[in-house]
Amino acid sequence: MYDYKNIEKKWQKYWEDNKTYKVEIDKNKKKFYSLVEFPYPSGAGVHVGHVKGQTAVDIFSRFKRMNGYNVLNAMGWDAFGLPAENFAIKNKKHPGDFTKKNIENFRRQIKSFGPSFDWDREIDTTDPKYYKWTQWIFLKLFEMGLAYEKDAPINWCPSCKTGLANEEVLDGKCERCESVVEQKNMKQWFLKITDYAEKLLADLDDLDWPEYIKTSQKNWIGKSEGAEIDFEIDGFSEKIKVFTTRIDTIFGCSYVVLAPENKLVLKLKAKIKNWQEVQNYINEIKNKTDLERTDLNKNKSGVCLEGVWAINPFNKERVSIFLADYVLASYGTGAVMAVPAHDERDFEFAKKYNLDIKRVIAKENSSNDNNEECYVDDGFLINSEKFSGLTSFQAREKMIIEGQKNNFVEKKINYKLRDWLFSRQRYWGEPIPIVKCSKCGNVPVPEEELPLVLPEIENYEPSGTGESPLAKIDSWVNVKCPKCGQLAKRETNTMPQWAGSSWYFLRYIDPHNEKKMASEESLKYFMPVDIYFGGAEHTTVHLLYSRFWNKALYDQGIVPVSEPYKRRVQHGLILAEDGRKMSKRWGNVINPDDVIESYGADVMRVYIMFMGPYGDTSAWSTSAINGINRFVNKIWSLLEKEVCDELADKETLNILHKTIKKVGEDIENISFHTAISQLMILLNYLSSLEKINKEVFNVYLKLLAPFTPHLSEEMYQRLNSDVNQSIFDFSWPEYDLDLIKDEKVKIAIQINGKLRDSLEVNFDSEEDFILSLAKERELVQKWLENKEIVKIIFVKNRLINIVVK
RNA sequence: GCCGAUGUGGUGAAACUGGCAAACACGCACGACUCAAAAUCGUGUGCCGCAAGGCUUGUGGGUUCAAGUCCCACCAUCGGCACCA
Repeated sequence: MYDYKNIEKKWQKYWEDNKTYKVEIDKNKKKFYSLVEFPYPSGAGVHVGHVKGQTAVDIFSRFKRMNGYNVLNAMGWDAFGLPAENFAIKNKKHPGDFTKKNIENFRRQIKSFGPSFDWDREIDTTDPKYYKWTQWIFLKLFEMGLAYEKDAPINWCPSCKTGLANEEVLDGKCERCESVVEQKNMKQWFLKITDYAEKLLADLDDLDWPEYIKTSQKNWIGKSEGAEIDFEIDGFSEKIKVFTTRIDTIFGCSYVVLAPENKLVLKLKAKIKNWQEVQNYINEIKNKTDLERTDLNKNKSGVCLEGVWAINPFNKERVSIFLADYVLASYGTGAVMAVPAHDERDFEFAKKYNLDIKRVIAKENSSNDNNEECYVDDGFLINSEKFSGLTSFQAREKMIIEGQKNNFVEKKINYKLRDWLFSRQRYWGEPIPIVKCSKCGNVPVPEEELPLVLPEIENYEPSGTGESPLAKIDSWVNVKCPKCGQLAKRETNTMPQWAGSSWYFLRYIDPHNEKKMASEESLKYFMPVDIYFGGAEHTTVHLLYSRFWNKALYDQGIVPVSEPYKRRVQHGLILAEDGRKMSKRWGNVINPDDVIESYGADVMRVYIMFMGPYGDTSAWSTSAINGINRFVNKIWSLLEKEVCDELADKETLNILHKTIKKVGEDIENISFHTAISQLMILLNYLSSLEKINKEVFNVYLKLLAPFTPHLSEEMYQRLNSDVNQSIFDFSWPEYDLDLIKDEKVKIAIQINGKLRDSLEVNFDSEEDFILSLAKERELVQKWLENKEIVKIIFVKNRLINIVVK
């Protein structure tokens, strides 16, 4: 039996002592940067999902390394975050202590399954040496005008008396106390990711990422091209600017809608006859939670501003103005033109309030269109004066040109993407390095004063005013303005958890540099990340934020590439044996420690990779892991065989070289489960042999090595007593295409496309020869009796199909 | 509602460019070893049929000598977004 307990420990110690996986810049070698998302070190310890990603990155890295690349592969901790803070509040302890303990546990667990990380490059986002540079990047963004402050509503829990991050709000309720979350206006920091919307969108095209991630990001950015149209207001100098992508429908506009928050309404107050009603409506909406507003999908509400009218600039028609909650203040201009006949929402609203429904787009190119339904697609214009008869596409172009000429239309692109809310009213995060001076405004903390260290504090409980707990430390808050020297106050909000993870891949490259975020030389050598493994939950947020930071730094000439991640691979979830998500609540969590205890790290690694396609969700199976245990022990038992130096026979070489080819290609394509099945096929073959050629044996161990590093090292040492190097110092075996060619092939004989018989012939045998052999077969003759051969289809080395009548 | 993904044995799944569907495993059955069990090893295992043979990749159609693979329509499941004008 394979003694995994001792052998795995032995090799882990060997790797650590010999710094086997240490990597330095080596310009004689091609670099390869593989990355896996670094974990948040929770109290629960490493999850099998972490094992999946980390094993994958390890297999890939070891494979690349054996192929001669200088591989950078490191691990770290995304350690700021709420669980640590909540723990601190509850236990009156510093969140850092809790975090430190968790990190130690994570490190121990990860090391116990033997990944090839260069541990000298380990990073921790809560370490001031690390977050010094998170703050430094923030200041760069501030300098670039990409970090700014503005009043914005935040999620406010009235019972916990604190602001909440979006991630802490579940179904409109506070995650901790379940009270309904309110919106509260506060001055907040934002990062202007919208400035990069176009680049973030356009550059997706060149990335080797799964199409579904690209689509998701595209949808998230949500580009839409259209126009802004000015509607004059009868009797006022103010105009209503609306945004639309369907200017072609403008002759069907029967009213204009403002978001209830739109300030314009105050200016119209004097002429609004039903002001009381309007005001009530505004208040009603203000008191609605986000939950209620978005949940009211089916029941749109609104109020008409009686006594005022907007004027459609195309036909000078007077239309009513409404306030309605189905228009979002935060998108476009906060106002829309309503075309009930050609927009579902307007249609619904118009029916409810009995408003005009004018049809201006017809499906077919004919003037009559009696359709009573709402028609939202493009078509041909009708009832649109001189534009009638045009297609929607043509009309949009012409109308925009005409509108531009007359100064009431502007071309406009809008994005769904919003600026990134960057401040949190929390303790356990990077302090935002800004001093607020009544004279100078927001002043950056001078670079030489970084890191601005998170101060020690007595009580982590939020203050209740919506401010961060840092606001309570007068000695920290009160400082002199770095610019004018007068008394000023520090910004007391901290950064969100996303900050540290938005650039950690840059720090791995040069983690101990005290003068720079990373040296130019090292960035130039190692960037970009060649392959990035991770989970599907980061499809939009983390991947988008970190692309944005990288692009901003690229524009400053700090990083050498505009896109950080060349290739992205995401893994599917591992469910519990019962098919549900693993959760403490169900008591169905698989702890990697237990798996390693009963089977060893190599079995766990291979099992997790063999569960199914890497990107698919699959359920844990105790009996299936037993099968892998058998596999690993069967490999071990090869050592009992006689090893010889006699030349291996053709059959052996054939299957061996097929395996070299397939395993290499499968790893490259992230098809680990089929690579493993090929390794099983070769094992079954080797096990059936009387004796094994030593070279063949060695090649097999190398092919196994990325998957079962401990086992392969041990067996390699035992087999080659003269070698005292790691198997990973040797190169990946090469295959010979000539040896892969089969000498004999099985040819299927089909009659009318149905399999009737088969033949074994020499490779590359010709059609005539095979046909004559086939005709002699009894099984074939039976089907050819009294039939006329119409056609012969021959595919070399595969099949012959005889078509008869 | 929109977008995306996926549908193949009892289960996880495989199948290169259209070319012998079910590789490799799990499970199950039988056998060997054992007083017995576990472990291990061996044999078998898509479905119907005694057999010849027939049927089979979510459903229905189509293209083709040949379709899991291509085209059209539909159904189901999962995931994401969700009043973005």
